[in-house]
Amino acid sequence: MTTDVPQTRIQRKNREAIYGAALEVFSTEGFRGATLDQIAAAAGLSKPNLLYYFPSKEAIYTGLLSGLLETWLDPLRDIDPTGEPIEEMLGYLCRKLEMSRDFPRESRLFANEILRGAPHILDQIEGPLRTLVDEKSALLRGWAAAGRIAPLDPHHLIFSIWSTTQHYADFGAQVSGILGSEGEAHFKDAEDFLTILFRSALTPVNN
Amino acid sequence: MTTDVPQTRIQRKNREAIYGAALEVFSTEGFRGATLDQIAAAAGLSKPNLLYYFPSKEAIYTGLLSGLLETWLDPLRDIDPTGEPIEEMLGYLCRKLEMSRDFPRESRLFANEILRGAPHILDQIEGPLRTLVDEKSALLRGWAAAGRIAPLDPHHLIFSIWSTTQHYADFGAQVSGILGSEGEAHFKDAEDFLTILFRSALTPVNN
DNA sequence: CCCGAATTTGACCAAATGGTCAACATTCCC
DNA sequence: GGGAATGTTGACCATTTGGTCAAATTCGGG
Repeated sequence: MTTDVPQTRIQRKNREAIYGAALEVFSTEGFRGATLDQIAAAAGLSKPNLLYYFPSKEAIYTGLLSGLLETWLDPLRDIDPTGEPIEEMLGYLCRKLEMSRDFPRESRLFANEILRGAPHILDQIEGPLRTLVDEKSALLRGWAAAGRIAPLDPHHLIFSIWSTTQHYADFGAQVSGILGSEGEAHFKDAEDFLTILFRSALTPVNN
Repeated sequence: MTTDVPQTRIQRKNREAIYGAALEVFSTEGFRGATLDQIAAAAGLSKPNLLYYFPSKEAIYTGLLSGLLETWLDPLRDIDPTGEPIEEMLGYLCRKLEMSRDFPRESRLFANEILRGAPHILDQIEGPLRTLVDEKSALLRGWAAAGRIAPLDPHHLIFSIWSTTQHYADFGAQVSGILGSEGEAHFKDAEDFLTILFRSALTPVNN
C-alpha cells in the first residue's frame, strides 16, 4: 500500500492545527454540538479551508478519535508482567490518574463517544482493546493464582480503575462543585485515596 | 404563590409522555443532538403541540433534569446514621449499582450534562448536592473516628462509589464490547467485585 | 346541546449548519 | 522568473431545526 502521510510541511502543520482545534471543540461540545465554524476558528482557518484538508466533519472526528486511541491505551500496555504485581497495578492507577489530570479533553472525548454507544469505535473496542484487556486479565489471573494479589475478577478490576480515575476528568465539573476549590488541587487527595482503596483490595489475605 | 401543577387530566398525561420521550431522546443524543421532532414523535405529538406544553427545548430539558435529580439522590439520603457503618455503605453501593442497571437512561442523562460542565445544574450541585455530600462526609468521619470504618477521605470515597457503579450504565457500550455478552449479565459479577473492593477498604485495620 | 376554554396542527419563518465551487493567492521547483 | 501544483477564500446552496401563528378541532360543564 502507498504512503498516505501528509507530504508537504504546510499540510502537516494545518492538519495538526485542525486536530488540536477539533479536540478542544469536540471534547466540550460533543460531536453533534460541535460546528465546523467553531473548529475552523479555533484552528485559525476558514471553513472551506478546513474541508480542503478533511472531506467532512465526521472524517475529522474519526481521524482524531482513532489517532488518540493508540496513546490512550499505552499505560495499560505498559503493565509489566515481570514486575511486582501490586506495584504494577498501583503504578497503572497513578498513570491513569495523571492522564485525567493532564489530558482531560481526551478523556471527555472518549467518554462522549462511549456514552452514545461508541458508534465510531465499537470495532476498535471489540477488537484490539478487548484483546489487550483479555491479555492483561490473564496476567492478573496468573498473579492471583500465584498468591501475589488477591483473587479479584480481573475485568471488573480494570473497569474500576478506569472509572475511578477518569471520573476526575469526565465529571470534573461535579467534583469541583462539591469540593469547592477549582483546578487540580484534588488530584493529590484522589491519588492518596485510590492508592489505599486498591492496595487494600489487591493485597492477598495472609493475616 | 399559586399552584402550578398541571390541572387537567389530559395535561398531566401529555406532560408525562413528553418527559418520557425526552428522557429517551436526550439520554441517547445529548442536548444538542436531540431534536424537537424526535421528542415529539417519541411522545406521539406534533411539534407545535410539544411547544404548547413547554415553552422551549431547553425548558423540557431543565424540567426533566431537575425532576429526576431529586430521586437520583435518594439512595445517598437513605444512608442511615444509626445503622451498621460498613453494611450501610455496601447497601448504598448496591442501590447505586441497581440504579445503573434499572435506569441507565437517567444515568446517561446526568453524565452527559456533567461532561459538558453541568451548565444547567451547576447551582444544584454546588448547593443541595454539596450540602448532602458534606453531611454524609461528616457522618463517615464520625464513623472513622469511632473506629467503625477505616479512616478514608469521605468525599473521594463517595466519588469512587459513584464512578464505579455509574460506569456500568454510562460506559455500558464499552463494558459489553469487552465482556462480550450483551445485556445485564455482568451486573452480578460487578456487584460481587465491588462489594469485595469496598469492604476490604472500609474494614478498619485490627489485625 | 351548546359555548367558551383547552387542545391540536398545517403552514410558515429565520437562523444555523454541513458542504460546494469557481476564482484568487501562494509555494515550489526547474 | 515562470508555470504548475498547492493552498485559501468569499459567495452560495440545501437541509435541518427551534420556534410562531392563526385556524381548526375537541373537551367539559351548565
